[in-house]
Amino acid sequence: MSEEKSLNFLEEIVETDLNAGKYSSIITRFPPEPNGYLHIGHSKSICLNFGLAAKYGGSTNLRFDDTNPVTEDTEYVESIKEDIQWLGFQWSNEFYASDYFDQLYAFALQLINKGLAYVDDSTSEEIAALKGTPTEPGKDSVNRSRTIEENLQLFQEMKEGKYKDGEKVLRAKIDMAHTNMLMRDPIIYRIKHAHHHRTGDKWCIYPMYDFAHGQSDSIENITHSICTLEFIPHRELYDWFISQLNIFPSHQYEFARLNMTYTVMSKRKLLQLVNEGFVNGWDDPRMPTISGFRRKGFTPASIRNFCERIGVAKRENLIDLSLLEFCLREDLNLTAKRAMAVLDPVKLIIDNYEDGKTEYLKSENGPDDTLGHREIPFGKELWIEREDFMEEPAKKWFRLAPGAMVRMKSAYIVKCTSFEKDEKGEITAIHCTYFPESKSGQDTSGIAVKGTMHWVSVPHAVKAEVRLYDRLFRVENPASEEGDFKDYINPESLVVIHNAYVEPSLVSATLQDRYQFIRKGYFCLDKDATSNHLIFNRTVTLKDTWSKEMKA
RNA sequence: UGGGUUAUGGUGUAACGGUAGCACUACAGAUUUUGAUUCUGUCUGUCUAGGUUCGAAUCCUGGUAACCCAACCA
Repeated sequence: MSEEKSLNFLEEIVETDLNAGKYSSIITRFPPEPNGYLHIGHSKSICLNFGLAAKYGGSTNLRFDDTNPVTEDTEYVESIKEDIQWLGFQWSNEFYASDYFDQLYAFALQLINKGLAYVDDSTSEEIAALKGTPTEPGKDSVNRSRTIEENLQLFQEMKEGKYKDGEKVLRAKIDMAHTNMLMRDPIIYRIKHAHHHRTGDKWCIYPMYDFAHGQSDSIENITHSICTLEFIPHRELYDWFISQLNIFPSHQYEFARLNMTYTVMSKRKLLQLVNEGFVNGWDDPRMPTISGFRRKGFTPASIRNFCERIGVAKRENLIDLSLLEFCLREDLNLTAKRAMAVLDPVKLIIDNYEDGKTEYLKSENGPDDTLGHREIPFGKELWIEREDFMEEPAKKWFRLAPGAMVRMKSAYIVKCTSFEKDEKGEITAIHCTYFPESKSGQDTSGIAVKGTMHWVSVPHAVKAEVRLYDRLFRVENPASEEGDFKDYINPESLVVIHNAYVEPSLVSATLQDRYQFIRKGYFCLDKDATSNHLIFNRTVTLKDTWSKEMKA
């Protein structure tokens, strides 16, 4: 009984090609422009490109699409490489479109010699004016009929730096009346007297995306060049260059990009969030960047699994954030170490427990035995969560209330006897008695309680800062709302708690550790933490059916 | 008054002319020393109107809706 998992449309294309003997093996590529940080949408593309090659025994190149020197920088190159590796992928080759500038220049010469490219002196406004509109054809530029010799001469001069930015461009000679706007004599080279992060000042003319991408794919023998839907109109041009140049026929296939609820994905919008101070940098844990998710405590496996589950197709989509959170919790539940931390402390005093006594109690580190156990100190005074006590309990309340009994996790059952309030009506202490025979693991008390609570021993507690992150936006699709998307930012996307108490074992937490603070969620150490100032980020909350019930 | 792409439960994604399935979400129940986890169950779907066919989500025709295309960005 072999249950065939159905293939996605890209896998079908690859299998068809392989079965037909079109290729002996496949090569894909991930082609970011090094002008920004990678986000969760890129991870879909990364998983697709690397995943496809891995599944069919092929290879994947990392190629930086660095054809626009004014927006690109090595800082981005480094962060992109780090993010891909963190996700768990390794490229076969690290290439740059700029590696091919000489070859691309030679391709341009070939086109000119074939009478298929010309130098245009028109301004960008003039070019736009003659371009026509989607419903009206364009008109030929007066420079369209220049001779091959003249074009060769002029293009040479462009390369030599004889002209200023914008003075001249090289255009492909195709069809100014084409229904595809991109085929109306697209610009293929422009003049930019700018320093390139890799080629320095060698060039002052740079190829446009359309003249670089397909040919770069071809140079690398990329068999399947996959990209997002908005490039569909470019495919015709992509194929035209490959055909005219008679080079290796790479093929472009398009899929729908990832969109996710409660966030934005466009580079422009993310840049605004950073530049206008709505978040603290590209790796702010509220950002949908890979570095943001990393800092927030996400695991690479959870993101890969998410990309696997969302599938791939050609229709627009808006993926529910809860699926990502599900994948995260699924992973963290099995791997995160359990610990106890009290975020909003109030003191619990066990009146019949011996003064000054400390007992070390055994507590499990994980959902099963694989993560082992640890010993945690217990005593007369404990910090507990303020929200775990109700003076007048709600119905179906299984936590602490006057006269109520609960189990302190891994310790004893206690019964609330009284509580103290200050003049403002705030609870300042809760008094209990404990049942010595109810000790965890050796309970002979016969008492059954519904609630179990986490706690931290007062004299052993370690103070910590805890950063509670929530979704960045209040609405599912901020990009589609009226007005400025920034008006929909969730004002409580970050709540900082300065005086939380955590169990002493947490002083040795490292940046790699993942914790479940029992009953509170998953947390990790933040990179801002120091040895005497612990800072934990909330990665994600636990599922919480109780608070839902309370609201209802 | 152009061209291109896409329409399947709330959200994603399968079914390739032959029983509309899976996951997430939501809801209900069981178990639980985390109101977590785990387990069980429930709700909800083929854009629309015709046509072809024994049989249509799938093929055909006409509508409708959404998205993309007029950067010397990628």
